[in-house]
Amino acid sequence: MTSLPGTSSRSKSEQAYSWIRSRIEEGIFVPGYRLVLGAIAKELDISVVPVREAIRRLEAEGLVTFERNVGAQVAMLNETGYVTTMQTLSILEGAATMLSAPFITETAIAAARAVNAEMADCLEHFDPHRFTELNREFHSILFEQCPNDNLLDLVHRGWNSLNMLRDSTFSFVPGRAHQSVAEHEGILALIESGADSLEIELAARAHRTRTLDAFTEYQARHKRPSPVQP
Amino acid sequence: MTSLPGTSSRSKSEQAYSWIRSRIEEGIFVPGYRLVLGAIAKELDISVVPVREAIRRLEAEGLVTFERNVGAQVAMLNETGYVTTMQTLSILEGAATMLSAPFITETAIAAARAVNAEMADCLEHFDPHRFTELNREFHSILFEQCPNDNLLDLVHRGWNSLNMLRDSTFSFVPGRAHQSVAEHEGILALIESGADSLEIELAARAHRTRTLDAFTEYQARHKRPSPVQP
DNA sequence: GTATAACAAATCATATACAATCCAAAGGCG
DNA sequence: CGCCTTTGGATTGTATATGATTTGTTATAC
Repeated sequence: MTSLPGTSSRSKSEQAYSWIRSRIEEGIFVPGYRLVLGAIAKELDISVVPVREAIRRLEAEGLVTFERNVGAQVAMLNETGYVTTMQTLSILEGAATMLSAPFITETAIAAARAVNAEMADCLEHFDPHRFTELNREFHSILFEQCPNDNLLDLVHRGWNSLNMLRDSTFSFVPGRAHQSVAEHEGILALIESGADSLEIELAARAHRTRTLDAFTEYQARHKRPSPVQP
Repeated sequence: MTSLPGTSSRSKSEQAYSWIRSRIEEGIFVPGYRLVLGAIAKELDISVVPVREAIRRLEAEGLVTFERNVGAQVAMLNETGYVTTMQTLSILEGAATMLSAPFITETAIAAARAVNAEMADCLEHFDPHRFTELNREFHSILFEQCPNDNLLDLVHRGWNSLNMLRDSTFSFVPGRAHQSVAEHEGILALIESGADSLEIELAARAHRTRTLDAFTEYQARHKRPSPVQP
């Protein structure tokens, strides 16, 4: 045995992949940040080939963009990208919530309520970062039981894209966060009451759509370049 | 100039990517087919590195599966995979049709009708392959105007996955194809009449859902292992 | 006859080396 | 002074070579 068994269990390309990915998710590599193969390889003390492979995988997932002979950079969302992603997410999340609804237990609803309460707290103490985190957790609880893994995967992918815009609810539309918390309660109530599946779907969809509408409206009122990068 | 300008414009990894992909789409590489790096590299007269990269990209798109130190093979859909993909597609296509509807011109509708008529012909002459092709074309016409590129991309991705099961409508559920043609006409009529967007969405969704239901029912009636690979 | 262990072949994984390409800044020319 | 060309440096793209892992096979013991 030349190396520890635990060490060789993860391939180097896997290592590079998760290293880059976590840096992007933690906001250390901000959108537009240039990913230089050689530099990353040297940092991780591996060769460029697995790094390159990792980056191509991240590209396929939409987290980075890649240009031939030029290199890779962390993906940026422009305004239309933001709008389309949000729209797609509204559709996907609506469906995912609808499909999960029959399987959501009372315990899960209680947990979701607790999370939502903590979100309300975040509004008091103004903690946008934690708020976004909890928001994700809230919807995770709702989707957990979705029997369609394929759909869930697409939702997560969409979240990753939006992750580029950290704490978006707070930064873009003042006041929207309060509505959001209220709408969460509405969705929970619908599920609890065993509402029609279409009704649940449309409510969940509208929740996301309204954030988007609020953003668009806010954009229009303050006629200035988009806060998201062009 | 050492090489022709057109030759070097496409990278070798790109070349490998489209080569493998087209083989999969044409059904030459059937689901389960093992993709051996060295063999493909020798066939294309390039080294294994770009081939490897191409395969990882295809993996990220869901067309092939990959296992460390074992290799890659063309992705297979099991029964649950088929069901979830169809379900997801029903949602995505429903939304895409709904979003496109306001932008669909009379010319486009006429074109779609022509395609649908040819589909009916295919039923007479029993040409499943062409039927599937036309089906894709029909829906492409409907989606063409969808303002949400992100959503369209997901639809195409779903189609690619289902491509694993060629001519599925015909092979699985006898008689379903006839219904399908009729439903197409129904969707066109709805769009033409300027129906409510939700109505259009649900109709388009149901079109896909019914194929799935027909499949499930057919499965249940003929109690035998799934025709899709396990 | 079956099961286990050692071995051999095939294949994947990655390091290294070099070629191809792009970008930017410096220099020449109108 | 501004625009075009050139050139150097940096970075990506790919080939080759070698190490690591898996899989299949054969021989031997029970």
